[in-house]
Amino acid sequence: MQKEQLYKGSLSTIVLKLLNDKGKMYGYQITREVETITAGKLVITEGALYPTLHKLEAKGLLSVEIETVNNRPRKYYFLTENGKKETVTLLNEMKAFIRNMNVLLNPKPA
Amino acid sequence: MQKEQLYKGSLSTIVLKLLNDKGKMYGYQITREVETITAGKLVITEGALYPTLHKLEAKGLLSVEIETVNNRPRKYYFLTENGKKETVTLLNEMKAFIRNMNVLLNPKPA
DNA sequence: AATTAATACCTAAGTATCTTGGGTATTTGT
DNA sequence: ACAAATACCCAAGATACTTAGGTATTAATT
Repeated sequence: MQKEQLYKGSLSTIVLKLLNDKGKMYGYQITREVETITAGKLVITEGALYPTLHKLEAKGLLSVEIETVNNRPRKYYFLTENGKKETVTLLNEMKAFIRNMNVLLNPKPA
Repeated sequence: MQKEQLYKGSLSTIVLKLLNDKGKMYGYQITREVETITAGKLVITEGALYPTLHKLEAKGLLSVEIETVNNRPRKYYFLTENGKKETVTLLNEMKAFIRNMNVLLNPKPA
């Protein structure tokens, strides 16, 4: 996804949250959207994204709907009920991670 | 380090920042300190920590000083000059990561 | 006195997630 | 005509961890 190792483990959270907000998206669109939102600071590689989408689908968190636009197939992904629940869980874990990092990296002046 | 994949890539940053603040620490002490600071929410496993310390030493970011306390050897680690520089870099990367996550996960209501 | 927990170090095999570097095919812009 | 953008995909390798051990001393518990 990026040079930095930090982003490892955050891709699923990002994808699920985007789908949660947008309703449905296709892979290529997700890469564009993330790049736009973060002003190019975060670039999701397709080598990371597609396997992740397939994994989330296999886990029953996403469903697929194929549409053909301009003679090219698009695979739209959207959250299942379990996917919605998992999104909440992962967002809470991310918040907890950030809280813990703030505690560790900005210790209160005792 | 933890169940969650999120923490991958953050261990070096945590270790360097702790050493930056405390001056010198030994491995076991680091595991205790992190557990204390985070109120048990983050537990660093030794299987993760020791290889990381050795890696940081091999990269010239840490130096070692062995002391014997209660007949048991302690390996105190402390930052080299390069280690201090790298600490600044990694802390900035962590801040950038958190900023990007906030942008992605809390999009401003357009 | 014997056992367990705590202190203090370590490694190796396995797993997960990513990067890198490809591949296919159509459409749009130069 | 060619390059860039759109749109999907996979496989090999790298990295960072988890899990599950191992050694040895000291302190606490039964």
